[in-house]
Amino acid sequence: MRDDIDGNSEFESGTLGRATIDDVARAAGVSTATVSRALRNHAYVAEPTRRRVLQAAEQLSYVVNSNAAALASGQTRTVGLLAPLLTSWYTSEVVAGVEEVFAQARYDLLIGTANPLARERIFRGDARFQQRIDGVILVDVFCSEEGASQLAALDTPVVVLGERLSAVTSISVDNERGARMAAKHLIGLGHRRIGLVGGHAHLDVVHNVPTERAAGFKSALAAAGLGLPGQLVVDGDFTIEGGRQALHTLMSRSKPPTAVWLMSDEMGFGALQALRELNLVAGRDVSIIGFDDHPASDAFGLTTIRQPVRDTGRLGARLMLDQLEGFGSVMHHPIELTLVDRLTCGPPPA
Amino acid sequence: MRDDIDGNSEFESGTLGRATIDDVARAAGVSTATVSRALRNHAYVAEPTRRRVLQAAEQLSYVVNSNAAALASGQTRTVGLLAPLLTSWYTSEVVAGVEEVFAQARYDLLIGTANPLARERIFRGDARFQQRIDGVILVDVFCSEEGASQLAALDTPVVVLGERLSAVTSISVDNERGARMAAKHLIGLGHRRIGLVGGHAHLDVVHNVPTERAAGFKSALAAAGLGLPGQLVVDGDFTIEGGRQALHTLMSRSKPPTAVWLMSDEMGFGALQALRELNLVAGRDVSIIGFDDHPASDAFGLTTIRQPVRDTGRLGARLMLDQLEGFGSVMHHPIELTLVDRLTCGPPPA
DNA sequence: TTCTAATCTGCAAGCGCTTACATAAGGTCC
DNA sequence: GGACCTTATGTAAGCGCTTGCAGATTAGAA
Repeated sequence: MRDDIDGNSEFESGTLGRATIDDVARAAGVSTATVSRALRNHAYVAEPTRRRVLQAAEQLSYVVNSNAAALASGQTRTVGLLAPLLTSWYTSEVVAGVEEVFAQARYDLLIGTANPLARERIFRGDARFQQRIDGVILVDVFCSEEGASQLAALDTPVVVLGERLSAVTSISVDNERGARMAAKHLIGLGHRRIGLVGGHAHLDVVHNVPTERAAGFKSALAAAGLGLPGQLVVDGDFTIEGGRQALHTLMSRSKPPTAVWLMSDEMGFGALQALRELNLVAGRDVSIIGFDDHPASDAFGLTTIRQPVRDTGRLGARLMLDQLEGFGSVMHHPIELTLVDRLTCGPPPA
Repeated sequence: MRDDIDGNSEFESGTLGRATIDDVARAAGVSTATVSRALRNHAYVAEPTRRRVLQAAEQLSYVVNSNAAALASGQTRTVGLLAPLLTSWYTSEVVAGVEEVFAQARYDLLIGTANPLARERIFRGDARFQQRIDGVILVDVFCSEEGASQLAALDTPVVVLGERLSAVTSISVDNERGARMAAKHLIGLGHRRIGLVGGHAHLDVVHNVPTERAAGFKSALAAAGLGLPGQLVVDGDFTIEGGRQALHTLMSRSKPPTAVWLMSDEMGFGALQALRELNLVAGRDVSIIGFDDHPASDAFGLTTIRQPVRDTGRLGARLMLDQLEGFGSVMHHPIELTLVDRLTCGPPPA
């Protein structure tokens, strides 16, 4: 019927001649209204009629024109996803999870970079954006409660990943808890001088992450009677290179740490690199622990706190779907963290 | 004028009351046609009129409803991007490059996973997809010339990344050349028993990549009078774990290689892991070279063949824009490869 | 039988924009 | 002064769909 090879299709296999709802209506001998209803499983369409319509649509390879549908109904079946850094491992993993769920639900994903400008516009209810999407998922876009209530006022379904918010649906890891897990692991191994490599939010997003993690870390150290001297905390910028430099800095202190927690595995990779450069071995001379469980961490034996990113994406998508379908209440959903012990942590050198 | 805080906006800061083209027309004292033209920089709009329109639009925070525009004009200002694996480092890097260019040109990106089914549908000119986008970028979706001519027949602009095609615009690396670079590097270092870790295309995409690379590698070895015994080639599946296992296999051969090229850095990471497990040191006992220049490769000293992925994405986006704007001819664009020598290659052990 | 409610279906009015086509108002040129 | 071109604007017909409303049919209840 529409074999591209012999081109013997109903209408030219080209582009125009696409069947419209009118064609289907004519073929099925009903009105366009009925076709529309039948195709969208509206109630009040008699079963035989529905079948006839479906068959006609099938026959003509009819596909609804989503622009027309969106214009008429105000619904786009598309949700936007905004992230500051499309290219990070974390983001793409989230996107994959979201995509997976949406593909099944026949929703499309419109992706955008959340530079500060775009972010500002979303928060203000940018019309261009709003009219193209039915909802928006914010990944690692720093909102804060203030931003969240602006978002909530938009009446567009929103899901925020990476922050605990009360005004909109949000999903996040318990950063303080993760930090405590890391600290306790090192303390349990006998370390007393422990360094911390964080990062302030260079992207003007995820402000909360480093702050929360640092707080949790400090509190766990304090609980064990340990301090965190300023000497032992360095900014690693959440990049590999930043982690490397941070470790060089730490190791050049008069009293260097015997263990270091880096707030991301990527910084952890840099740390391992630095150790190698210093002819030190991780897990023996200095213990290193990261955060994330990056795909490459296993290969390099990096001990870390794992967060299930793909699952987070999936959950985010489902929560969005729930909102889109009317049920789904605003709440925060925590994501579980687990410690993955590998090769880079050991007792402090004697 | 539209301060969300005091809510003293022209129309309710809510949702509906969005200004339409009629509002702008009324405010500017012209017809909607003129507004439309003025806003899209159509010729034949007098300068004072244009200014008046622009100002009215600004004042009302008017933003065109893209669904209506798309319906009326048949153009969506959205391009689709399909990739089999959204989550790979490579893909997200490409996406970032594409997004960067499109954002500037005010095009949107609709992202989809290219599972075999979706792929099939695209190739057949799936209407649902077509009507939502003005063009499509295929990343690592295996087309072959046959698929490419189907695509070309669609009359939708297409750019294919990762394959050299003649029927549509394509961008790719010269895989054979890259393979030869890797081989020559190892040969130059004095290696005579060189292993190869490839991967067959588990994703039913990028079939061409492993094939071309293997061919180039073999030819370079042959040119140096070396063979590539079946013993020394193993499938690594393009994953970290696959690389790890592949290296274990190779090293357990009766005459193990003194150097190995892995067709991706991720497999290279697995190889480094395996070597560590065997208490061998990369670059001294066994030389390892990868392909890609993964962001983490530098940290682990992995010698590799670099391909500029971000640039590839940017170029792809520009070529798409060219086609969308009417100029731009079908051709293949090669991407340059460079060898990045780090720590994992050295002369064979004495 | 008659009335009411529950189902089904069609009519037609948009949704907000783009764009032929028509009209109008100068210029230019002979 | 008229013919003709160029520039500027308006008119109005859609684009392909959704949906409120109304009419028609049928089933049940009274």
